[in-house]
Amino acid sequence: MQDLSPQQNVQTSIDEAVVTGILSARIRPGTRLSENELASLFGVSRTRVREAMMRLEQRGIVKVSPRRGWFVVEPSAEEAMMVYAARRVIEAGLLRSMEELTDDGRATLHAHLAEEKAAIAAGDRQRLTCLMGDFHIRIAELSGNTILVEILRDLTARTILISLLYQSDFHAMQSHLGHCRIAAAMEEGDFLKAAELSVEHLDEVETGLDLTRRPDPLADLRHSLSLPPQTAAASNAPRKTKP
Amino acid sequence: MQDLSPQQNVQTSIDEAVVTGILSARIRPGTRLSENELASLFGVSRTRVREAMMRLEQRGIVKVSPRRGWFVVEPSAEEAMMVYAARRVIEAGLLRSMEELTDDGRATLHAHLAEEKAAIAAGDRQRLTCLMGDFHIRIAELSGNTILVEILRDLTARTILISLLYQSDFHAMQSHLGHCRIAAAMEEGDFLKAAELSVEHLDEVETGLDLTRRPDPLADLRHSLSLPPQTAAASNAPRKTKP
DNA sequence: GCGACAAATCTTGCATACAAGATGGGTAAG
DNA sequence: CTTACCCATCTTGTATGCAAGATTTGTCGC
Repeated sequence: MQDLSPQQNVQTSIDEAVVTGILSARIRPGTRLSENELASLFGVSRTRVREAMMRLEQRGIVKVSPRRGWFVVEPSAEEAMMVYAARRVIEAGLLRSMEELTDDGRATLHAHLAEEKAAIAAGDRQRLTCLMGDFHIRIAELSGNTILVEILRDLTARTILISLLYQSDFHAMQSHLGHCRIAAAMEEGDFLKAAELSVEHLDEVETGLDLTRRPDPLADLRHSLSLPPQTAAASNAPRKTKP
Repeated sequence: MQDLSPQQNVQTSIDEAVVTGILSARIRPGTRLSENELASLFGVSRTRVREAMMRLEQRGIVKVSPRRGWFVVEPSAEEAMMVYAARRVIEAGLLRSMEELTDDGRATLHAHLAEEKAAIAAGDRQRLTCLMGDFHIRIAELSGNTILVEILRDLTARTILISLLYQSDFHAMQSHLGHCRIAAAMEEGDFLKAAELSVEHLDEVETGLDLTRRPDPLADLRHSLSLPPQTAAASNAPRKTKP
């Protein structure tokens, strides 16, 4: 059953599987994560699944509803605003603290932007979602500060969940252009400008959300039945299910 | 602090106990945290202790050495620099993003600075350590962003561990004055200046460390036997134990 | 006295068992 | 037909048991 470096490989793989699932928008907010199912999927006992869930809960990625189950978080509008505020603070502060862009860094940014462009051309939405978040992580990686990288990775995961909940439609091109502008400022060595552009960019994304809209508890079923997405009017209408 | 149900109270109390122990410098870096001992101390089984350790590990506060035990982290010099860099980025970014100081905020800051002063006068070192870290958390709390508060709380815990490892002596008054200057700038509404002062303050603290000195693996025993603290020469001398 | 080896002991890693609680379906009463 | 209630089922919460490995101690040989 176990082949190579079994412990660590499996240990981190549950966490990673969930996180990458979220980063690529394959796992929706509110998704239920059953301990038993994950345990059999990964061929381990519930103990290790629970440990993974505990870690993910600490990272703000899943929540437990007592005796009911584990669920991927569905950030409230308030939380969503805090996540974006936190990202603005950290990303702008990070850019402002940078002093120069190495050749490697320049190459990394170029490669990433090229990937974004390719994904847009290909219309690969999952890949695009992942890349759009990754751009900001790449910048953090340039700083070499792994602590900030980890923090931003988790915030990015939450950002994607927020998008899935509140974003009416996804302006990939707009985000891509924002990234291009930030990268350009960095190449010029104008990190202050890059920081301001980053704040603008995040503002733009946040403004694109409809945070007045309540998350749709029927989204999964709606999707499964190929019904049209929830309209603003419908979301404000009284619902039978409790909020 | 929180009046939650008994279960959750016990659940979080292990985590909290460890963290507050660190924040008040009662728990030294490298302290071993035995699952069995904690389990009997808290009157629970090892399961819940393990879960707490997993959470604390995710927060960068403890580490597990496989089949050997759980230990409070002993940040390396590199990690220490990353922690300070992260704090500079976040705290400066946070202050820069602030726009006004409410009356409540002003009162909170005043009250805190008064406590610092009192602790200095009383020479209460544990309380002082806690307060010095708390100042920065108070500022984050003023922003109302609980996400950033939590991040900074954990970074502060690590900062204290770093101080215990690398700080030769503790210039409480210097830090206190730094805090006063930051608070003054905030009261003037000059958050940009406050941000710069904050960066300076953290630089000052980081400069006060001796990051070339390796952590002393015998510190605990040395302390218990009332031996004099490790000298720089001794720390560079070859040791029998592996680094 | 000193070093090497081996067993005893202590540690975590992981699985399993059982208990408590929530949910949903079925049934009976109105 | 609707509503209320109860029980079967499924979920997590927690404890416990056993195994694997690391450390330490005790012993033997030199």
